[in-house]
Amino acid sequence: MEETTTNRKHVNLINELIQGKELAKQLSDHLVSSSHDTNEFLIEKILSTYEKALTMVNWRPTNSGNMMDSNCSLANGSPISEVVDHEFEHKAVFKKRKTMPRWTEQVKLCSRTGLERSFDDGYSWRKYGQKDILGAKFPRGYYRCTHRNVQGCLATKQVQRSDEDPTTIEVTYRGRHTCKQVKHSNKAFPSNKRIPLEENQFHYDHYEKNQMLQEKMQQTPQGIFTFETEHKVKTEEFETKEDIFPWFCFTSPSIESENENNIMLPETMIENHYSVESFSPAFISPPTSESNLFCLSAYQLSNTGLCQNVQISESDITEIVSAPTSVTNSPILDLDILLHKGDFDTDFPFNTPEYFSS
DNA sequence: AACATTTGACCTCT
DNA sequence: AGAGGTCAAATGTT
Repeated sequence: MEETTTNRKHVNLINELIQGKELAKQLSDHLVSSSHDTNEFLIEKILSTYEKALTMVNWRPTNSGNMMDSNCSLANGSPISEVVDHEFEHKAVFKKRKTMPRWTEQVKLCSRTGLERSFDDGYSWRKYGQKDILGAKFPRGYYRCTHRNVQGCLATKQVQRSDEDPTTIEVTYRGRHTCKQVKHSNKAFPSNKRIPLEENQFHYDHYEKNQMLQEKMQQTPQGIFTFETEHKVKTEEFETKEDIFPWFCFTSPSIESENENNIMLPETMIENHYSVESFSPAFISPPTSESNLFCLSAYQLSNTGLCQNVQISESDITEIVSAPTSVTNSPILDLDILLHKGDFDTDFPFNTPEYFSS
């Protein structure tokens, strides 16, 4: 038993080190030809990989990220007990999170037409806590990546409704996703076309998303109501706005096959594993859309003050809400609920399952 | 049964 | 000491 666990840890360690080596090689290649963002992202991944590997051998990281630490347990080679390990890991979580990239998005839930919705960032989140915040009317919800246990993804987000404007929610993200968000596609779109992940994450996501979009477009009748969303972002510890606002592009089925390689996307989106999945079906162009290629960044969107009006049918919304495609817990609000629910009793009422069951 | 949410307790930071 | 953040047992949902 004990030996099996040790072997597994050993294999994990080797995997982490191999991944680190691979990433370093990629970075080396990119240093010649690619952008600053690409390099930065690769460096981040490499550091993360080595950090994990070092954690596996009971190395103690530092706040500053320096490679040596006065508490380094490897120096004397003495074994650390499980209890200490656990305690150390627990403390490390706090320290590590503190140094993670953090940024805040303010999501305006326009209600002119009676429909509000949260924006779906495309990731699967699990709520792990809720807390009343001093001076805030609404409690703050704490979410972590669903794949944290399986893939060790440390991405978290906090969701809080604005005091001044209850139709605005503030979403604070911490840490980037290191997980492979295959869950969406596996459940919704069993695919026999698999592109290796990691460096091809975007292509993979994009492919899967387009499959979904195509299906949606084929199923969706003409629009019945409209809705709007508006994103604003307060960057706190982030490099560039483009990092925060990934682009999103949708192609219509009619041109998809021909123009598959013609999709406009900035590198930052690809490298940060952002994808069209990062955006909700709210932005799906209807089949009647005049343009066959919808390509716009949320950054541009917020900068220009443009509020997207997208026509989409109520039945489609219901479908989206109940379909396994919304594996993500990120909420999409039912129209009826919005029309009749006047008050918000939690930080994020649409997160609760009862809003989805009808 | 497996997975998600709720919520009180606990931990860390300031 | 108090606020914010996280854990984990209990509970709910699918």
